[in-house]
Amino acid sequence: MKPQGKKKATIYDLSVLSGCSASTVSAVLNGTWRKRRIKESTAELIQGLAEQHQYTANLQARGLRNSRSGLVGLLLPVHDNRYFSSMAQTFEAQVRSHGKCPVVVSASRDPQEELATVETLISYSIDELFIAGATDPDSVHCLCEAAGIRHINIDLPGTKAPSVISDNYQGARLLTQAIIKRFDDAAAPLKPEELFLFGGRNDHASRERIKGFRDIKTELLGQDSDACIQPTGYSPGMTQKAFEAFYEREGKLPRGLFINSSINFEGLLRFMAQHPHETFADIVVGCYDYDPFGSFLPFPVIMIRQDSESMLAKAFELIEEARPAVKIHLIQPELVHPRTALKGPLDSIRDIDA
Amino acid sequence: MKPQGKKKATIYDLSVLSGCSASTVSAVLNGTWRKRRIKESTAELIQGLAEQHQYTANLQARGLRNSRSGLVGLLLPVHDNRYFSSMAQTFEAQVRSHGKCPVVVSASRDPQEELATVETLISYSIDELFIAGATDPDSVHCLCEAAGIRHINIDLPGTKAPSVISDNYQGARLLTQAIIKRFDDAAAPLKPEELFLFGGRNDHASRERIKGFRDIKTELLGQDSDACIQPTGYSPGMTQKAFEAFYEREGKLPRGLFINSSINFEGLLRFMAQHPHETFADIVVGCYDYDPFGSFLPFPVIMIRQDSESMLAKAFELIEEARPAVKIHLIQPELVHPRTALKGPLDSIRDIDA
DNA sequence: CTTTTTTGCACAATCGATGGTGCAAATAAT
DNA sequence: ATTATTTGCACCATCGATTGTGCAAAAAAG
Repeated sequence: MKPQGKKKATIYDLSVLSGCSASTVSAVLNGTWRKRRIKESTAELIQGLAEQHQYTANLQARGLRNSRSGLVGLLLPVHDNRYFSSMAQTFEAQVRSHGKCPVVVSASRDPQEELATVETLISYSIDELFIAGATDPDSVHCLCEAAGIRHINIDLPGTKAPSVISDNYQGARLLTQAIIKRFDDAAAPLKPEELFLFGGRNDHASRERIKGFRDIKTELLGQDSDACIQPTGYSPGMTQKAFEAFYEREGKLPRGLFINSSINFEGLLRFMAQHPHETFADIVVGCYDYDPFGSFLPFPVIMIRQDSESMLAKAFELIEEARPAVKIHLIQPELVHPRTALKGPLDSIRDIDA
Repeated sequence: MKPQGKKKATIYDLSVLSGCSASTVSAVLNGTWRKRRIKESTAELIQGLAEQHQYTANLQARGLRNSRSGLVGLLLPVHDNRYFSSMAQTFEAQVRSHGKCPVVVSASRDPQEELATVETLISYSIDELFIAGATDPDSVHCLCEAAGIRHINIDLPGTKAPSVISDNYQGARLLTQAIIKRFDDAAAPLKPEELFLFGGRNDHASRERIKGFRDIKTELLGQDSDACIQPTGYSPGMTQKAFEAFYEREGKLPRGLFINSSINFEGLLRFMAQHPHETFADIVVGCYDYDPFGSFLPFPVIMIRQDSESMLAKAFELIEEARPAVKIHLIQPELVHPRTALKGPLDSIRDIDA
């Protein structure tokens, strides 16, 4: 009735109150009571008591007994970024709709941290794990494998578990092409040495994007050189430094910029904050990630929206298969033209107004 | 040695392997072995075996026994937003540094969902709960209270548990003042009916911000009317509609805009996508939330950065107190001038380059 | 060589829920 | 009325780790 006392009711409490055994109470409350041929009236009695006393099962005990917990994990590199936070949002909704409990954790793109975090999750007997953007998916796979936990890679592929990732090559081609096309009507045509790629590191996604970038660049501008690729890692600070260094050297920024991720784009923002507007009045930026605010900056920003909804949907589908093939599933990303405000997962949340 | 088999080693496995009892193994592995006067050599033996067999404790079992789990929860309204995702990032780091396991979940600003989510967390015996931006913190409090779980409100205050929130009134005054000041050198001075507030609902934060807005507006512009307050809830879609309606009516946007949150700001983006640039060439926007990309839009955007680091730090401090006073702690937010790229939690992540 | 003290560890109960097994009472079949 | 079924539920072991208690053997004291 009232939320009295300090401790939660257990099946033993209800057992005493109802005069039934604990196993009967358990069966009634977890829904297996018909199978166990419990009388309907006893079931009702117990359900009534459970409600009165605000019984909720101790999920640790249940998990211990079943060696399943009802928890489904999502391992992210970082939260603080629209791509991943929107993935988290979608993930939660999906997991909830399956009647499970979502757990989102980040591991800072640190292989050690990734393994430690996953070990912790395994120790809580999570049922399934979605591994997004892991630096070392295969090691994570081994942990999951050993613990018998279904898992799948997202965003960055592994070689030992099925992976669902963006078609980074295709996305990069689209993006590069769109950047170049922006200069069609320009006074001076874009020269190959005016189109640079900044950001990324030696991961699968960056490699594919670089490949797409270079292929299209060669195709359309006839030429491309190593100097135009500036990997800076996934760090705003490092990216800013790269821009500063370039500017120091050349006295200007490249007219065309392919930026590997919104995190790197933040490095450009930092650069911008240090320099007058003229420094980049006529640049065209392509960013491999979508951020609604980024899309409205004062110069043309073409973005790639990775379709994390589809990626997750595919991943959920695969993870339910008995023995999914260890292959890479490519999801097509979407080109987003400048000044575009796309809807996101928040739009499906109903909001009650004042 | 090799990550063989399917099942994880338990203390019973190690008990057999070492020839010691399970309780000895347990004591050695959880560090209480000195207190239990276990010989150093036995400890070493068992630790060696544990390492060889990759033992990790089953945290559900431990949690069941201790009725503590090592989990610390953060309840968010949504992930997909820089304010909350950056809070999640900071939270994780803090919790990890305390040797616990962070669990971040969102509840979509839905009171029902909030309660259900918290019940689930409680069923997993989380040790502490940080309640951020809950619509109904007091009901959540009751659940925690009944379960004996330490908890604290962040961002939106409750009346039954200590709360750490932004000084929304002061922040709104700062922001409103900064917006008005922007028009000091304008051709035509800003008139009271040209400064509007959009967004927010009937929650504590919105009310305080509205109060601050109106107070400063009256103070500096001599006048303020109810018509200048347009609460739209925390929804991009509703906010867009409000802008469209205004534009329909007035043929233009207000010159001065106070936008209640970055989520509402996205509503403005959607409006912008539908209208030519001239429609808002000379507006000044103040947004109560900081988003790095938002800060560089083509018109002046003044932002308020809520200091979630300090809020969390204070919250951690309070939650460790035995019986913290039920009061509201105000944290000062920071005014961010246009074209500013602040550092965030990601900057403390070390990044290994290609 | 006894008695006392210390050392080192094993035993068993416990946390809460689950599910296989068994058994009495109620009901049906003969 | 007797045997065969079915119904309804209780009993108990189990999941893995923790911890209070007790008791031998070893060491120290007498």
